[in-house]
Amino acid sequence: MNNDQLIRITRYYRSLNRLKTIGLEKVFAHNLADAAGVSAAIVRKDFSQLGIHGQKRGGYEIHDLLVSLGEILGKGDSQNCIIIGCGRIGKALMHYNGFEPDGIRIVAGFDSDPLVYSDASHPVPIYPISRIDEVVEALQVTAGIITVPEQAASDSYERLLKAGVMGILNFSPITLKPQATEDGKMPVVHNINIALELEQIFYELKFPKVK
Amino acid sequence: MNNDQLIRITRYYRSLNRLKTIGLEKVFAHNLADAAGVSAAIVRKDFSQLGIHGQKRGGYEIHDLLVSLGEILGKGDSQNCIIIGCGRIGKALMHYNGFEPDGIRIVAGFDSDPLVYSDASHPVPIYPISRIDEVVEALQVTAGIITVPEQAASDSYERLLKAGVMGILNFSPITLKPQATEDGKMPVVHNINIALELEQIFYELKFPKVK
DNA sequence: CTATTTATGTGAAAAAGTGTACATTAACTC
DNA sequence: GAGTTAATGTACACTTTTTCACATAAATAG
Repeated sequence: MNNDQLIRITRYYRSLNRLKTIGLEKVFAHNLADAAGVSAAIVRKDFSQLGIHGQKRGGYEIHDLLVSLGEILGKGDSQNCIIIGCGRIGKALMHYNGFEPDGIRIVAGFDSDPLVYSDASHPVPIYPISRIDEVVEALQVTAGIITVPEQAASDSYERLLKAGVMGILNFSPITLKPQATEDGKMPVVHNINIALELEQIFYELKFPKVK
Repeated sequence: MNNDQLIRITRYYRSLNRLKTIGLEKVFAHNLADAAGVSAAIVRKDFSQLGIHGQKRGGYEIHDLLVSLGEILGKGDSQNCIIIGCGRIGKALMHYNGFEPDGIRIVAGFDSDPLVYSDASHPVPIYPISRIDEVVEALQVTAGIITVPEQAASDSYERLLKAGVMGILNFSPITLKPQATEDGKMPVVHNINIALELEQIFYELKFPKVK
């Protein structure tokens, strides 16, 4: 499955959940297309490729779709995250409760500042960065969120990889590039650069697409 | 200019700034390719399309490149932002100092809670959401960052558009879709969905690309 | 029961994006 | 100053992604 397709599928999944809570039972390719911002043909082709079939004229059963897509997306597996860097953004993410519906759990935070990691007034425990290996092992952590300042980003990245955390969501302005580890495994890195997003927005405002 | 290209250009721009501070004066397509995670041919093609020319064997002058790309990216224009929703994430963004180097300024926050907007202990003033039109006008705001809970996202979006803010960076889990306003203008919307990113990471970990 | 409508499923065409190869030019070497 | 090396610039081929068009099946209507 390619990257764009994966994004679309996670979007379908979310939209379906929302439609389900509204009480709908069936959905048409066109609906999901609207929700995900793509064309209906793509939705059908995506499902077709994944072996998901609807009923001619009847559309797709939301429940079945959710089950199928859920399996594909690995719902039900343990999806435990840690946060490296418990500054304002790190703490904000700890308190964010929008992860639970997706089965994602923030299980610990890490910081280099004793004042921070001795503070127990947070939803999850914060440890000194030196204890990362031990905690990752104990809590079965599979992904880490990097919310440290620019100059500490590479170090955090390396520590995560060394601890065996192969999924990385990086909020620092450095673009981290995945590189195979010694044992041949390839980390999965997503970089979110807020300043970059804003820059792009300003650009697009300045030079609107004519299309 | 297409979207992917725009992302690459902002990346080139950042890398160039970094290289410049290190003291370099020239750069080769290959360097920028590494920095932006693309091939050298693409870098050359990008520049070629933009009318930027290097010297055979000599590469590109960093200074000239920065000027050219800076013009393209609209550096020097006022890039004023407001934050809608001053919860933990909104406040974290207010305190974030990674915007300045890019000429982006957070100039105000908005919230619906009197306890929040009467609190003056923040880097920028926080106003009640009802005053958005007035503030946008006075401070020449061109972009807004939405960091409100899911159920308030659409409302915030509409208020921004109504106030004439056409650039939107949305952190709420709702995917906001740009739709032409009454006067025919098309807003620019970027959605950042953290849970979605994590989901994708977990998926990619589960089903590594063979490639 | 036949005709019509509506939505899926998919092959083929079109479009977009990327990589390859090589001609071209500039600098350096001897 | 001839030869070699290093990097740009671009035509062309290749791959990937999207759209188009239409055959197909199910439901509905008369």
